[in-house]
Amino acid sequence: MRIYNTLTQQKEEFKPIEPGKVRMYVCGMTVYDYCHLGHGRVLVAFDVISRYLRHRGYDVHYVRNITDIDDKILARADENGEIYSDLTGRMIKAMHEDEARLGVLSPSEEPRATAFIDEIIAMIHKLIGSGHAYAADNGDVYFSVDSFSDYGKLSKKKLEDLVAGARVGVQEAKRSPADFALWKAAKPGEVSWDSPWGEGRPGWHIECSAMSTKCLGDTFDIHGGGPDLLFPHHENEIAQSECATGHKFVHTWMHAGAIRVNKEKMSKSLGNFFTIREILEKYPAEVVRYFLVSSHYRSQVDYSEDSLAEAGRTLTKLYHALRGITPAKDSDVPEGDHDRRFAEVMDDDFNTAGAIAVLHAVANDINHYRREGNEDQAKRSAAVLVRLGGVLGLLQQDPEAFFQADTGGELSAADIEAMIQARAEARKAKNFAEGDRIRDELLEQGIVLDDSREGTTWRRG
RNA sequence: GGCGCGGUGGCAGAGUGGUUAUGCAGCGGACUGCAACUCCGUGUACGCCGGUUCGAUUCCGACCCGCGCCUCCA
Repeated sequence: MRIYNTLTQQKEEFKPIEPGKVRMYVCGMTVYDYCHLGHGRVLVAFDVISRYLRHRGYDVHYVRNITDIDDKILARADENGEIYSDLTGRMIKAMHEDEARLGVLSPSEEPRATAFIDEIIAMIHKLIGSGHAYAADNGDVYFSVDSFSDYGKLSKKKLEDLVAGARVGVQEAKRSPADFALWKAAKPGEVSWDSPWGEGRPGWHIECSAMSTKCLGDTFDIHGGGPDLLFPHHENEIAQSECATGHKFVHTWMHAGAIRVNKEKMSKSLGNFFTIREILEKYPAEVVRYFLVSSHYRSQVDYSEDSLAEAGRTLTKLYHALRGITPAKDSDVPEGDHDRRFAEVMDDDFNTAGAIAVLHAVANDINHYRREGNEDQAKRSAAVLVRLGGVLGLLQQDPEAFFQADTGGELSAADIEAMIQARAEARKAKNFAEGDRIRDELLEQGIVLDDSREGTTWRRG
């Protein structure tokens, strides 16, 4: 299996540190607002990655943290006039709802920064002791980037450039403009924790170093996150962790691609972001997931109404293949060519676009077999489709549930069934005009009818 | 300015030194009372210029264009 490593800028043969086991850490959310589609992309990308690693037989220990203390959280809580922990509690709950709807499985562990203050302080203490960090006069503690000769190895940045490019008005207390805070002194009235350097709270970067080291050890296999975390966050994590432990921090660095909206990066600073829950009001969750999975995790994707609509049509087609048949028992269907092809493309840096092409090939088989009246083979292929779809977190619903999911239309399922019944009677009496009228009426409500030998089924289009 | 990524058919999106991506949309046909679904068939492609090669969309170099990071951001 080959994985693209941001650190070496190439695909590398993946060799876990401990055979059969994968230790993976992904930077999660800072919980001061609802998750947006960019978060969704990271969530889904690493969900697929962990699912596939498990499918490949690895014992995956997947840690994804929650940053539940930071400047933005305090600012927002202040704005809302609430205690910061009430805000983070609400947002964590919302995040878990969004994840569940997108079919993202829970990570093995979900550490929160505020529960790791002791470990954070211990790590900072160690860094000061070894001369990699210093307590400044203002109560902050900074990491000294000059003390780490490898600084910049992930982002390929040169320290001189960073220092030269630093904004004017940098913190006076810093020895070098590129130094970053490990511990921030508390401002009056702010929530804080006691430390050897006075009351304060951890900086953002040190949290991840402390949590990942505590949960996964000094060195682990995969560290992932969003594209904009590469610098400075991940660069800083490397500096902190490698200086604190004396060991290599991470073998493989993985970064997801950015989501764009109208040719612009979707970001909080641009204010052009869509929250996951906003999008889920308009599209079924699995369609959103299909959209995200249908392009490679490292590529940039454009969010648009059209692309979601297309994803919906395509997923509908796949579910049509599964409609009305009971898949064979998974264990009765040994791995075949499609399984092998699927593994081949996924082994190549998780090529989900290629994997979806395999799904379509399997769906094609099912439709062929059904046309030939070969129910048995159709059921076996259906088992393969559900099996492979499951690795991508797709096609796990009952097809009727997918087709008939209530999207807030005016008609209930019972109303629709009644109209279909009326139409069937009209058609039986050769009153096609009336039958078509009913069909058109349903179509106006977004209900599409599919006739087959066995009768008429419907879906919300 | 520094560092990095990318330019594939109407659109989305994989991949490859010589041979089918796949999907959506379109077109023709089969099925259907008519449709939908499904099936069969079908067209349009690799930014530009050089180089390497028997042969390059695929490798190398220049160029043009787009994008990301360099500042809180997934």
